[in-house]
Amino acid sequence: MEEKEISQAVISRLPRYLRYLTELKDEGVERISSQELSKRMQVTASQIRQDLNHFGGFGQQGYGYNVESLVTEIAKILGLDQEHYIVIIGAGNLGQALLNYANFSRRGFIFKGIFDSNPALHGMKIGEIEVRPMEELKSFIKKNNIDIAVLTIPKTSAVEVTRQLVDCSIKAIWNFAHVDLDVPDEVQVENVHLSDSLMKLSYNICRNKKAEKDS
Amino acid sequence: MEEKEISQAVISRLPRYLRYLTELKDEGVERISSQELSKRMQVTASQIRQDLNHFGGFGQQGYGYNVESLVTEIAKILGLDQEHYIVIIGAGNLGQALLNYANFSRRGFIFKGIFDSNPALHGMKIGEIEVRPMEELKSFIKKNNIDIAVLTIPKTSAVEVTRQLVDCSIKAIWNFAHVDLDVPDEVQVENVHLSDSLMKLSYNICRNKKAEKDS
DNA sequence: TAGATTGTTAATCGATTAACAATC
DNA sequence: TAGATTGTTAATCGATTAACAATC
Repeated sequence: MEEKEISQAVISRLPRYLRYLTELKDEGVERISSQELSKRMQVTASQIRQDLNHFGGFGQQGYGYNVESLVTEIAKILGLDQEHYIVIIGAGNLGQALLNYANFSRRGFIFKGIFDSNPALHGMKIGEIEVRPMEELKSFIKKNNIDIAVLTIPKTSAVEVTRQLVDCSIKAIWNFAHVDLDVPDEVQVENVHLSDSLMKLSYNICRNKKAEKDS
Repeated sequence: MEEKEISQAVISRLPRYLRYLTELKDEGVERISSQELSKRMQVTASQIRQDLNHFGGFGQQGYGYNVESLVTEIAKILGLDQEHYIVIIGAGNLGQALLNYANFSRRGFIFKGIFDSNPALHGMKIGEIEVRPMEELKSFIKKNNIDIAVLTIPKTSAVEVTRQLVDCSIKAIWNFAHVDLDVPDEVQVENVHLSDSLMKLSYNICRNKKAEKDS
């Protein structure tokens, strides 16, 4: 259908559209114009129409957009109509937190396994799932059709584990380790660098302090 | 010093510069040119020079940049030369994970307290810190000079808690709840919307699948 | 039909890259 | 001094916004 590559800037906004539209749907709202949505979301109506039109004409002149069908369409674009099988590597606090977060599974993200190099944790149950040794990682991924690997391990081991993941042709890595991973083009990486995020916050606090002083 | 507002695009790149430069420093590298750094980081040398020059001329013609002093400068720009006092609201898995993550404190981010509405958790110790009831939040923030509040609670309570935080003039909110918070301009918000991030990954997996089929 | 609102093209704005004179 | 590399200006590229004709 759509052929020209769509920019990541557009993609990054889709989950937010989906969130607001899902809320509207839950409120029982049937249709919405780009202008009304724009007011709610604090973006321009132009941007909403432009963004959505990358994927096809979901609206109707003089009417607006049907909320329910737009929710369905955006979910489909994001691939949320399919199930994704996931493993977590690193059964520390963060790994456990993600595993226990129920909301992901509502969107088709299914945690199938969790791995750790620490033998003391092996066999321990987190929710329904037990912690496995790293040695089983590769065979587990192949056997269970895993798409996504979550890295919640220190950066030192992240690089080596990534090599293994690439070896068994994982499709995507959700990386919480504080390194940039080097992977082939066909492997998708999404970084969540928490300390980077915190540093941005710190910058903005300081900038604000300075601005106050100056005025 | 610098007067014109610096774009968030630039700020977002600073932590990454800091990371690479710190690595270089640890490797004992004394100086680096924008070109060498550009090769390591996979960004253009032009961008590096442009970015750094927003904050002053840290380099020297014919020489490059001194690694150690650049590390210091960027850290200062990001406000990492100061301590930030933090409270976490929500003592679930994610809250605990963040509290236990030692690397933040190395950068001057000090966790002072953790709060939860669930009485069963009150008094429980996580690391050195015990879980407190929500009723103590406001007075605690004032007494302990807290700058940053971390929200690791469901979105339903996030909105009400944010109101309280604004009331006691918190400086910044690090928001892990899946809502957009409505705060006055002087309060900084940094969102970490994990499910948005996961959806982006999902989109890119699907896009890749499609591209393979087409070729 | 008249009014509303989209889809889409054109204009603007901002961010990135290239180029090069300044200078260590 | 000659070579290297910055700081900075100018050119390019891409993303956002505005405008409006198409159309429900």
